[in-house]
Amino acid sequence: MAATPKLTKETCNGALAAIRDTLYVLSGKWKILLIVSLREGPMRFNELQRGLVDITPKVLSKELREMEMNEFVVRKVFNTVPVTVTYELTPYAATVFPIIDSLREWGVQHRERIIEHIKQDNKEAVEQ
Amino acid sequence: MAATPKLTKETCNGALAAIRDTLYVLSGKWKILLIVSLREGPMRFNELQRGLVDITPKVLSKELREMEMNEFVVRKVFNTVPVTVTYELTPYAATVFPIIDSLREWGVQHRERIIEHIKQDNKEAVEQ
DNA sequence: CTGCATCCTATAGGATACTG
DNA sequence: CAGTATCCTATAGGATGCAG
Repeated sequence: MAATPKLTKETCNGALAAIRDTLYVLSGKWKILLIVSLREGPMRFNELQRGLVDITPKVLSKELREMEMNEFVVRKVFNTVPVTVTYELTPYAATVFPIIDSLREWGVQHRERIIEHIKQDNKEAVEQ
Repeated sequence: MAATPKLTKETCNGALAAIRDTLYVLSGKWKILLIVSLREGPMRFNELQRGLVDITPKVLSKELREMEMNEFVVRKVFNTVPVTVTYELTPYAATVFPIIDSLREWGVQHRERIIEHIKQDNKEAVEQ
């Protein structure tokens, strides 16, 4: 076994499997966005729904349940009247922050790049 | 504007938008996995298909076309008989490597964590 | 070998209405 | 307020066969 791992078929397959796992856990249209929202602090059901404009209660509750199972969020019930429920991130959820940050960072750069392209296209169109 | 940006509603929405952009570009079951495969070097259509066991030619060609449009891959045709086609990553594709690496890294850790949990469960079961 | 055309279906996820 | 229950549909993506 070499000290610097070569990119063999083995390691590539291992990488593929690991990435598949991650994508599976973060699957769905909303989980990552929910984590971003909850980074601001614990939130209630309706707050989350308002934050992610288009999500319906059914989908929201499904996503939250899955995230609970993956130990990404904890659901806390308070005996107020009416009952209050909050969702908050677990420490384990924090382990995906690097992923989320890299996604956000790339998205920002990408948008800038697109805008540059459009400017460039317009300039060329004028020059013709 | 503060030097250290507070996590206001503005910045949160901006983050959400950027992340949505990224997820959109990388959408689909296969794009990220294709990039991982192509990191080993240029590959031909059938090589890619064999590497990602379950992908069908229709889906593969669709994904590759989308990735071409996003400047992630270049398609090169060689006038052999029969014709040879290779796909290779562009420099721009390299800009998503940090994302992919964070996905892989997390997947590896996650798998280890799951295994630890299972061991722990077995131990507790025996102790009872 | 490198795909495209056609058909098909499973499922994610949306709309709407309703309950403790 | 915090969800469930029903219903519905768009679309991603799989199966198969064929073509240049």
